[in-house]
Amino acid sequence: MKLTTRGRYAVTAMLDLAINGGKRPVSLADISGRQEISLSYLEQLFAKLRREQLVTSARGPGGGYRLARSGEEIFVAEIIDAVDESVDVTNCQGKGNCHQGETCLTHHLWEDLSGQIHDFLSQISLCDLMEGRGQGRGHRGAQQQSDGLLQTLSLR
Amino acid sequence: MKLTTRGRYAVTAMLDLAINGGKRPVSLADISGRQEISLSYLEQLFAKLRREQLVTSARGPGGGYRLARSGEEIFVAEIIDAVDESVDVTNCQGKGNCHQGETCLTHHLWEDLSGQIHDFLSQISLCDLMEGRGQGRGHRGAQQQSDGLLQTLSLR
DNA sequence: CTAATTCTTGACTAAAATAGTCGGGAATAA
DNA sequence: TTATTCCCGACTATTTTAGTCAAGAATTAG
Repeated sequence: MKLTTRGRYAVTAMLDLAINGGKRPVSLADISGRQEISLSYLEQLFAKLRREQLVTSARGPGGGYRLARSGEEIFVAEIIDAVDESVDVTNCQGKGNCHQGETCLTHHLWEDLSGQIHDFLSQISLCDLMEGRGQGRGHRGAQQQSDGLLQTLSLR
Repeated sequence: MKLTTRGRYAVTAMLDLAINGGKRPVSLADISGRQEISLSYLEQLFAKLRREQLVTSARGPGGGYRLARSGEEIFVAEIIDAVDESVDVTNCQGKGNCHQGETCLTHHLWEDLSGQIHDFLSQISLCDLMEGRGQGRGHRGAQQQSDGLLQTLSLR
């Protein structure tokens, strides 16, 4: 799992689609204008989103993109996976070239964490994000989990 | 919040430190050997980790780095924040140049999600990662949260 | 004291990823 | 039939990542 500006652009664009997509499809030009992302860059991103069947397209005047499913059924992890093809994390995959075991161990631990982040983002749908709008930080699940151990830290 | 290979290197190195750091400090040369990260790159990362007081250093023969606190008290989010200075996400910070409101809205939604990921990683300590070792994916909190809505998706 | 070790710092470089550009299409609705 | 919109590939600039190099300071072991 990686989390870069590219993934942010994709999620932002999909959010825009979820918010502004009613009956009519939404053109990339519109999204480009609202979100200040270059049109050609959006084209690249949406090519991938379409390949992964997260959006459907319609050409011609009045055309554009639609969410392929409802906002409840599209999860952040899917969007990021679609545009951010994952590199493999381990540099010793089955080749047995890390004799001491330590390398494998920490790699595995990282993979584990990475999987957890993925699971986490697999639970947050576009609708979840939109519903939480305004009061910030509000989801079933994510909410009660965050409310636990945080008083000692005061990060951010 | 960003999540790149650089952050992964930092977490990996800190994990190595947590695992291999007993009484004596651990030298970067050791970590470099075990984790296959270049020594000079580690030096850059640890300069930042030290500035953020996540590790302490000792020079001279037998010197190296130690965790500044116990593994229970060092959280993944801190490590990533330390090495990955966060860029600001919004392109209209108070400048009022997004008249339509849409831009602000989706930016805000992304910020919200980003905050949630941050909160999530603020709950996972180095020790948590080490304890979960072997059986994969095992944490209080993260566990029961993942067990909820996932049957419909089957990602990964 | 001396020498080897290790961190510390800064400047520099190579490679990769990111973000964006350009130009030419194909489909389609008005 | 024309304007609109997606579609696609090649290309480029910028930024980030990862790594190199060199000089130096602190400290421990001998």
